[in-house]
Amino acid sequence: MKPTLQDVANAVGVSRSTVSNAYSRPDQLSAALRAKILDAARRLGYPGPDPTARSLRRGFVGAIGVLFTSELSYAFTDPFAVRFLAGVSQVAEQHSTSLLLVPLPHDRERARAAVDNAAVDGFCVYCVGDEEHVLGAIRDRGLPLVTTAPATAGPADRFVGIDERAAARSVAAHVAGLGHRRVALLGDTVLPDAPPGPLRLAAPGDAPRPTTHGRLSGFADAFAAVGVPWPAITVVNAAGNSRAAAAAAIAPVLAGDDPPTAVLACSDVLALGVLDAAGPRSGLSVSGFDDVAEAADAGLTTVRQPAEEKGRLSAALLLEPPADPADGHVLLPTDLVVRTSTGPVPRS
Amino acid sequence: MKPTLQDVANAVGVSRSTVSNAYSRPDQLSAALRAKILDAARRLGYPGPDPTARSLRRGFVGAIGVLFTSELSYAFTDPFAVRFLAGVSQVAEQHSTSLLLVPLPHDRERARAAVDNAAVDGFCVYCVGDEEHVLGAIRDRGLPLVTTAPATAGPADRFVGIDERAAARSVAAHVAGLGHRRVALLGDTVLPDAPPGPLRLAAPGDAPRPTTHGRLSGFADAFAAVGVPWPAITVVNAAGNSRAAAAAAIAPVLAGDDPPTAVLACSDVLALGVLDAAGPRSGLSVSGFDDVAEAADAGLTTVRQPAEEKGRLSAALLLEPPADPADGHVLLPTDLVVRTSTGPVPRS
DNA sequence: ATTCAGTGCTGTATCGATTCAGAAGCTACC
DNA sequence: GGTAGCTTCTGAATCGATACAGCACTGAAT
Repeated sequence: MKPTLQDVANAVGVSRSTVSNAYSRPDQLSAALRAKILDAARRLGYPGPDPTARSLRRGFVGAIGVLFTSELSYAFTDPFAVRFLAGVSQVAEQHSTSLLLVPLPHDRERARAAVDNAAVDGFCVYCVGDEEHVLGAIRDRGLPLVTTAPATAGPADRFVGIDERAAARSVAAHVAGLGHRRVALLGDTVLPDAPPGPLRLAAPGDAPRPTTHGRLSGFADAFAAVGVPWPAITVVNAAGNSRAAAAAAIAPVLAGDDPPTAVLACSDVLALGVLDAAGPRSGLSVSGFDDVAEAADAGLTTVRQPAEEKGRLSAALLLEPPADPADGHVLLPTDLVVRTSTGPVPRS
Repeated sequence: MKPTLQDVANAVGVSRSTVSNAYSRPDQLSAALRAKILDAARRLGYPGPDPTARSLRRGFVGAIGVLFTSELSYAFTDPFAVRFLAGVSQVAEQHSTSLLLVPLPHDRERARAAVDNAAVDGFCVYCVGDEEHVLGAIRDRGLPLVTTAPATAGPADRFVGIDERAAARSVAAHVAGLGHRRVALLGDTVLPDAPPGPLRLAAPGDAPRPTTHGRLSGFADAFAAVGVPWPAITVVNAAGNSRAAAAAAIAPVLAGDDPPTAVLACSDVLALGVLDAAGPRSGLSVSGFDDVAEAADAGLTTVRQPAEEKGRLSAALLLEPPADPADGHVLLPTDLVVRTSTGPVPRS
């Protein structure tokens, strides 16, 4: 087998501790002896202190876990998630801390096992869908935790996010202000296992995903304010957060009789899919959410939330815990970005 | 302190082994006893077997390291890298294996330390620039290794990539076939620390980065074949793989007298930057490399290489080592994709 | 000559689990 | 009744390092 620290110690004729010091605390021994030890180590083919053993003894790992409550590839597929990760990685890099991306099986038991097996000093959870059991598993391990979904943040958890409802209200108010009254709201997996297309949702709050919940509620608020009651609004479900899924979901609605004059989507990606389906110059007003890079190119009206900043803060909250726990909950600002994809109701 | 497995064992009055079995090998004890143990564990607040200790004892970790030989945020900034990661994550997910993204300090000594400290079962190295010392550190640890840069792959290493030179030759031949003779080649960090803008490069092979090296060589091949010698070609250096850096680097060249009629970039991102700088309908022919999503929208002529497949194969080579070591080196196919960004030389 | 501080190194305890050979108890069958 | 064969559980050894108290020695100050 591979030589261990002990073998090197034997070869040189010193104690294990000294060899350990040669690697980790060079100031604790003479330069000459250190050179001799490193030399012997090289000769023996000693690969250096084992990181696992070192972590065990030291009591910390030097890595934080990043969890996406969905397929791991979501993290690299969704443009907003990618920028979030970019932010996380910047701060991690400053702290010489690694990022452990843990794939989360759908099966609850296996998901818990995945959390339990992750060798990390804390978790950063990017909330996509239903994550309560994941958060529970993390809390059970007693590890520090930062989430991006407000409703789910426990008292000891740190949190960074936006006021989803108010942000959604701001775009919706803009659209309502343009005169739209026949509107559709488009979300990803509004209800679990719901088929793509229009959906019956008794109240916006019935959507289990916290972000969807918040955004639909905000949309509803703004339309209620101009006299459009919830039941008069069409809710459309997309089977996934992708342009294709959005286009497929919205197509029947646009083709139906009495189609909406505006579609408010819960994400830019979905909104872009609506534009794909509607075609340019259709007169349909479309709004998105997040303000990803593609939104600007497409002239999409949307709500900007600071993606990288969200990631940076998440990591910072984990790696530089605030002295005052009250500072552990951060609400980021959002901005309504009006572009060309929304306009007045066509006369026709 | 937190209770350990031993504490649970004491509480229930069984041996440590039995508690361990309750967690990891449920078939080794009666259901009744197992329930009793898990119950006691819950009561005591035992967080479950410590992943670090478990890894130490078991001898493996259940994670693979992913290294970018540049800032970690590059991984999330460059669209090609993102898709590569998406591929890696898909296969990792199938194997219930986590991904450890390790930030690599520029300082060589600290970079080695970062590699040495990573608790992983193997490494996947996405080669951006100079990585020889990083690969050396990994080999010294005796861990399996997959790289994406051919020149640097040691005999025992696995490798997945493309024939950079032949791929580059194919776009360049296309551009040459359109009649272009006054051309510029644009690369990111062609020489370390070189300023942005035109550059003196004695031979394509003098570029230290292996991919740049390969691509410039391929470009040179194709132009040599139509009688344009290397010294007649302008090589331009961009300070970073971004649109902005590319635009800044190419601007003086386009503004100079005797500007090129075509620019061949070493990546799509750079090519898009050239288009930004040149403006639409400039008559300038521009080609890219990789075929990222944005390339299609911009009508960019480019060489497609299968990004996700590259990632998937990298991970697969690590997680399902081929029986025959000869299968450890994979060369992926590339395709010339001709779009509207290249055309005949304008008369003027 | 004696104390003191400082350097350089050693030994032992410890981190928290897994592994595996084997003991104990229990059923079953000839 | 004895032995074989299970299932269930135990104990000791082990994984590979780090932390810390303490010992021996050196050189300077008292």
